Amino acid sequence: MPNRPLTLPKQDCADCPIRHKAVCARCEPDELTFLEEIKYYKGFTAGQPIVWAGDPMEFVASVVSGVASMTQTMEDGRRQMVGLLLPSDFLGRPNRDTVSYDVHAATDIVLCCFRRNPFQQLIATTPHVSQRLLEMTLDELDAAREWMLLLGRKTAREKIASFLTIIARRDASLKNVPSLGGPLSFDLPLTREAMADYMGLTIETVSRQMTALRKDGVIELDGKRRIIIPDFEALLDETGDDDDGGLPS
Amino acid sequence: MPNRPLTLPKQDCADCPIRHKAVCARCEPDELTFLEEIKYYKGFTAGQPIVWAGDPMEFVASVVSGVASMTQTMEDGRRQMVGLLLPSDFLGRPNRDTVSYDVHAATDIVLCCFRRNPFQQLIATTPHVSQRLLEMTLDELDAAREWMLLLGRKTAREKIASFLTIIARRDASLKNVPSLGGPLSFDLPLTREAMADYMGLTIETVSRQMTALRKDGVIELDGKRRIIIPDFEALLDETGDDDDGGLPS
DNA sequence: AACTGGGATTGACCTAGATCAACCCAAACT
DNA sequence: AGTTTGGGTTGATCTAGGTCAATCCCAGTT
Repeated sequence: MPNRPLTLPKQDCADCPIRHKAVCARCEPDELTFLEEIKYYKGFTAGQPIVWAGDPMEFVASVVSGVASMTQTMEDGRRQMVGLLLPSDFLGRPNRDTVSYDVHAATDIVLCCFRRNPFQQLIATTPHVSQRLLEMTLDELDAAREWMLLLGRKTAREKIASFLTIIARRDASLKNVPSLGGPLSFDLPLTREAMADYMGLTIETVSRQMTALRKDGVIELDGKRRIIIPDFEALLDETGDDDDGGLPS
Repeated sequence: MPNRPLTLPKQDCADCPIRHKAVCARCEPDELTFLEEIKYYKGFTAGQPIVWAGDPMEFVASVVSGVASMTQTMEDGRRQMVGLLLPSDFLGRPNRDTVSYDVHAATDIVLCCFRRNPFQQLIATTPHVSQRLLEMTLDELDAAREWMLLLGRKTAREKIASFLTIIARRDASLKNVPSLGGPLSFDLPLTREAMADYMGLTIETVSRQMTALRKDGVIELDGKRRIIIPDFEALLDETGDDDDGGLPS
C-alpha cells in the first residue's frame, strides 16, 4: 500500500459537492453554521479500514467523494457486503456508539465527519436533519430490499448486470449525464473480490460472467476497471428486472 | 378460502398490546388522543392481499397481531420476500403514497391504520413519532443486512436454522419467556412456500432441510406447523453465526 | 365414506456456480 | 532488466441445491 497522502478539502458547506443530497440537504443557514463548527474532514486511501464491527465510533459522517463498503464476516471467513456507501451517503447510526459492520475504503475516500454528541443534539432539536435522515434511511431500506432480490433470486449474469446498472446510474447522476441515450463509461469502484462479496458470488464467477457479457457485446472492458456500456437498454435487458414501469409500447 | 369473519378489537390505545413497541411508543397523552382520532382497525385473513406493489395506499399502519409478508416478484414469477411484518412493525412509507412491494397477510392479521395525511401531519409536527420511526427504520435496516448475509452466504441448513431462531426469538419476546433455558415451542407463521421465498430457496429444499434438522434432533415437528426446540443453543450452533458476543469462557 | 385440493414430503436426476489449481499481467521494488 | 506482488483470468472438476415427478396427508365438502 503506497500510503499516498490524501489532500483534504477545507471547504465551506456552501460549495460542497454533496450539499444538496446529504443529511444536511435541508438545513437552514443557522443550522449549517452549527454544522460547520462540529465538522471535520477525514481521508482514507483505497483499502484502508474506516471502522471495525463492534468498535466505538466517535463520529458520524457523510461521504464527500469516493466509495466505502460495509461488510459482515462469518467466523469461517465467508463475507457479505451489506452496504455500499457512495458520495452523499451517510455513515453511522445516531444513538448507537458502535457500528455493526466493518467499513472499508473501496477507493480513496473523503468523509465529512461530525462529532457524535453535538450531532445527536442537532437531530434531537431540529426536524430538518432528522427528517432528512429518515428519508435517506428509508431509501437505503428500499435499496437493501432490491439487493435482497438480487441475492436471493437472480442468476450470476443478472447479478452482474444489475450491479453494473446501479454503478452506472449513480455515476451518471454524479456527472449529470442521462444514463439513457449515448454510451456510458466509468471506472468500477470495486475489485472483483468486493464485487463478489456484494453479490454473494466467488471472484471466479464474477470474472467469468464479466467476460461473458463482454463477448456478448453488452459491455466493453478497457483494462480491468474501466467499463464502457454502448447500449444501456441492452444491459437493462440482462438484469431480469421489469424493463421500466411500462410504457404502453 | 373459508372467508371467516375477523372480529376486530375496538381498543383504547392505553391497553393496546403493542403500545410500547410500535411507532406510537413514545407518544404523550395529547399525541395519543390525536392518534385515537385518526386510527381505525382493519383485519385480513391468512392469504389475503393487503396491498399490491404500485397501488396507492391511503393509510399507514402498525401490525397489532398476526404476520404479513412483503414480497417482490420478477416478470417470470421468481419471488423474494423482502420484509416480514410482525406485531408492532410499521407498514407504509410517509411521503410516498404507493408501496413498492406486494404485502400479504401470512396469518390472520389485525392492523391499526392511520389515515395518511393526518399521520404525515403528525410526523412533521411532533418529534416523538418521527424519532421513533427513524429508530424503527434503522432497526429494520439492520435486520435487512442480517438477512442479506443469510441470502448471500449461508447454506440451506444455516438459512433454515437462522430463520427459526428469528421466529423463536420474536415469539419468545412476545410471550415474555426467555429464549434460552427451557424448551421452546411455537407455530410457524409461514407456509413452506413463504419460507422458501424468505430464504431464496425452493419449497423442496426447505422441506428436506427441515426433516434433516428433525432427524438430527435439533428440532421436533408436531404436525406441519408446530415447532419444538428442545435446546435453543443447539439450534444457534447451526446458524453459522458467531455464538454470541463472546463470553470469555 | 368417498372425494377434492392445497400444502408438504420424498426420490431421481441435473446444472449453475463453487472449488481447486494453473497462469497472466502490469505496477512497484531492487 | 529481473523479481515480486496482488489483482485478474481461465480451465477442469465437484456438489449443493434446483428441477421434475410421484406420493402423502389432512381439513373441508358432498
